Amino acid sequence: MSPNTTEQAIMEAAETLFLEKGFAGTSTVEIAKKAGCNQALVHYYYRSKKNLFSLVFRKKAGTFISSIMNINDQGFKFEDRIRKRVEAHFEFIRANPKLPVLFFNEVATNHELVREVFERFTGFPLVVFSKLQEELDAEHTKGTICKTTALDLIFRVFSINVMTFMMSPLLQLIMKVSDEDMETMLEQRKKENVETIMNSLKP
Amino acid sequence: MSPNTTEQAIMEAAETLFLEKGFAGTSTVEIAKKAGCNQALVHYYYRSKKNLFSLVFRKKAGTFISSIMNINDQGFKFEDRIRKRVEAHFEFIRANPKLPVLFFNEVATNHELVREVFERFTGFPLVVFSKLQEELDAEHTKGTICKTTALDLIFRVFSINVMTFMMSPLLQLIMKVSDEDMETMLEQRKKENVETIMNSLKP
DNA sequence: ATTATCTATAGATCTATAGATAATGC
DNA sequence: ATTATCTATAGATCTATAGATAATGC
Repeated sequence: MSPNTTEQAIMEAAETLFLEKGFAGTSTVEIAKKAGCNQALVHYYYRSKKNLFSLVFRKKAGTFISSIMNINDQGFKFEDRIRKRVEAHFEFIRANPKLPVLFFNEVATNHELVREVFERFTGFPLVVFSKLQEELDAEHTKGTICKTTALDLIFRVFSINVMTFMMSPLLQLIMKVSDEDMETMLEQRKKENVETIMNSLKP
Repeated sequence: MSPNTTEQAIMEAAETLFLEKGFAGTSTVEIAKKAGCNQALVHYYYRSKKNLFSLVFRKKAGTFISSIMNINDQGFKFEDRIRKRVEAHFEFIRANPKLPVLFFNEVATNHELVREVFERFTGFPLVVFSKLQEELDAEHTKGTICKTTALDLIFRVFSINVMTFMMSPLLQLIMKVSDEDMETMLEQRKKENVETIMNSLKP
């Protein structure tokens, strides 16, 4: 966990701070302070604040993609494969709860960066995509699920899981839920989300 | 549309800019420029940038609440009342497509402001809330819908509509959809969202 | 020699206020 | 008189770079 080099320390500090306060809300002075080094080093290693941010964003995008790619669902039947994937997605967001807001911020304001990231990663998701579509078509032919496109299903899973975490600070605020109680609520919400998705696939 | 006073012009400029670039990304210099006045006037009328932002946020929260409160669904049967409300919510976000991201940003970072706004408006939503719960209970007793809590239903409607608009810039980017085509897609998505909600209520 | 780190600083903001001047209301 | 508007500026950032010094690799 603790970084070996100053370069890494800066990257980690940047990740934390950008996720917490966004691009405009974070200064290189702050990043350096958190990394325990001089502010000039931030530019020495990463040239500019913008470049550093873009690296952080790409890195997070990469983690996201691989968390979805590396799900071991070999040998499971269709229903369980879907369950496993929804759960993996849920767990990824649980581990990176502030990522969705940053992501949508960038989608709304920084088209260039988002386009670039998507072009860079486009090869991988397309495989996931068409593989999923094949599975859905096969199951639909068997009559076990309704007709669905992969895009729609992914959209639904993404929506429900992401929304769970974007709303949870608000729920905590309104209902004054403690952090521990929130954990058990999330655990339950995870099951509910899986069930909602499975229900939406019924013939 | 065009503001009568400088005070209003500043408020409107602030709304646009805060929604576009967030609190940290917007400067009072920019706001003044857009409002066509001197930067000192921003502070003359609104004291501080933070205070102005908080007024903008509250104003938007108010518009949101009243867009939900002022739905004329008297004399319609249950199913149509729900449809009307989901559509009204959809249309509100269509008119304020950048609000959700700002909202979640604040939820994630500015707990104080969000708490304050919620305490201020808490009376209204509670009425909406318990009225909806009564309707749901009555329909469930009649056997026309499944058992649901008002919170869950509101959560679902909010999620699906908000997500539609937060994702649409991304869809546009990936699929290279033109602005006109996006309009027709949204029109269709609106119907789909309504149907998804209605389906989720089936017994 | 090369790489990492620091100090110092230029130059560009940005927020907020003080104080002068112009416009308006009585 | 009061209110609205402007100019000017203090004081605090902030990004990025130049140039000095320390640490490391050969």
